[in-house]
Amino acid sequence: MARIQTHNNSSRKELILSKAAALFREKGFKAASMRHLAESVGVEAASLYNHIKSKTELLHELCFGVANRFMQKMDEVEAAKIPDIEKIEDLIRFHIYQMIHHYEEVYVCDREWKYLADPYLSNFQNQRRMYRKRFAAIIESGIRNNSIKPIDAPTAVLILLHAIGGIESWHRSTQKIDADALTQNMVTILGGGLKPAS
Amino acid sequence: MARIQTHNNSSRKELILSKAAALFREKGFKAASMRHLAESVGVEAASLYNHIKSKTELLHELCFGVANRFMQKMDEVEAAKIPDIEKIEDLIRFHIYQMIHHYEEVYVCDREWKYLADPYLSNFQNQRRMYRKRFAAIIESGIRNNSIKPIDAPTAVLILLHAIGGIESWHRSTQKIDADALTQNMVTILGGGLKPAS
DNA sequence: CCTACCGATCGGTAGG
DNA sequence: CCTACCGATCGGTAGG
Repeated sequence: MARIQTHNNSSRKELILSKAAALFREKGFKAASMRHLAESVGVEAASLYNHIKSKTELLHELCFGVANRFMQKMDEVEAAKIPDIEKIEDLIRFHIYQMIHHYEEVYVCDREWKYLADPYLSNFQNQRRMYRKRFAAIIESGIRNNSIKPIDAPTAVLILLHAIGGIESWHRSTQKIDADALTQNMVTILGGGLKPAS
Repeated sequence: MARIQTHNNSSRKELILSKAAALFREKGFKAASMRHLAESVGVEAASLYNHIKSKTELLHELCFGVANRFMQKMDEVEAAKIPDIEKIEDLIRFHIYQMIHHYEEVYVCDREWKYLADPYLSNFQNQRRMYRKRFAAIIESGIRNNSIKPIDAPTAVLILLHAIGGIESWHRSTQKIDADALTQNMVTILGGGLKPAS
């Protein structure tokens, strides 16, 4: 019954999670095998199951870890007493920051969530739908008070979120401009497309 | 040696390709099995191999079919005698059109190309890199003659291409605005972000 | 933490 | 076009 431990359980699990994020991002969830994961952690495949319940559990934890962070940020932004256009820029900057500094998990959450099993899958899809609705509501509010161009808000949300997801290509690029310049460029391009011509 | 044929070979192969596109899009390349594909075509798995060489061959043909269409369009746009900003809007409209009318293949080409085997993989990556360079060159030309905001052109390309990829979410959405309205909204938002404030 | 191993499923082939 | 089947690999468990 006793476990041999070189580190405490939680750091071991965190190591597994971070290696899983990198592996799922690189190979895709289905193509990434538990044997590959074990190798990158430095143990045999069977040993992983002393720390985790299943391969899908790793995906749950990665996806909901990321989703929860975005939901929390949305709560803060909604409560803030700032103009709508600033709320949107704030969200854009947050997305970019997350994409740059938590690249692997955010990418996995973005592209591999469809492999979640079903109580989690529906839950995740609902959260995602809610997030987009709340984002669109901010844009619509901005349209009503003439600080944003009259456009279809749900379409604008799709564009914004996917455009930011494009940082993925930047992240792996060899000749990349620095993160601050990237952020500024994106806010200019995306924000500039929303403000009415002055 | 004789083959039993209810239709001619090429239509049979096209059927397989189109079913494969739908399946790879829905499940992902690795998670989609040849047995699933066979079922959706209406034959046994082994029978598929009278028409195709391998699972990866299907991916090659889908990816390069799409890539070639985009390359051809780029040739035309480059040769056209129209202002840079119109070239960009033309490309944006083409991307949107392709995404709407050839959704499954374009999506697979976009998201599943990493499972290509290696002579094809490198080839594909090169084509993709070239395409983006040529797109960025048009933007840079527009910046030089002051018809486009001074931004980082490669970043702008990333944003544009990924933003359009976001139509994926629109495509599966239940309450979607119509295709023309979507296109107009996207051109407004994306184009508006590029033009200098007047 | 490891060795040994299970049943399921995979892409693909042989042969007709 | 099908039946039958192959070797490889998968996620996961038993038992220590």
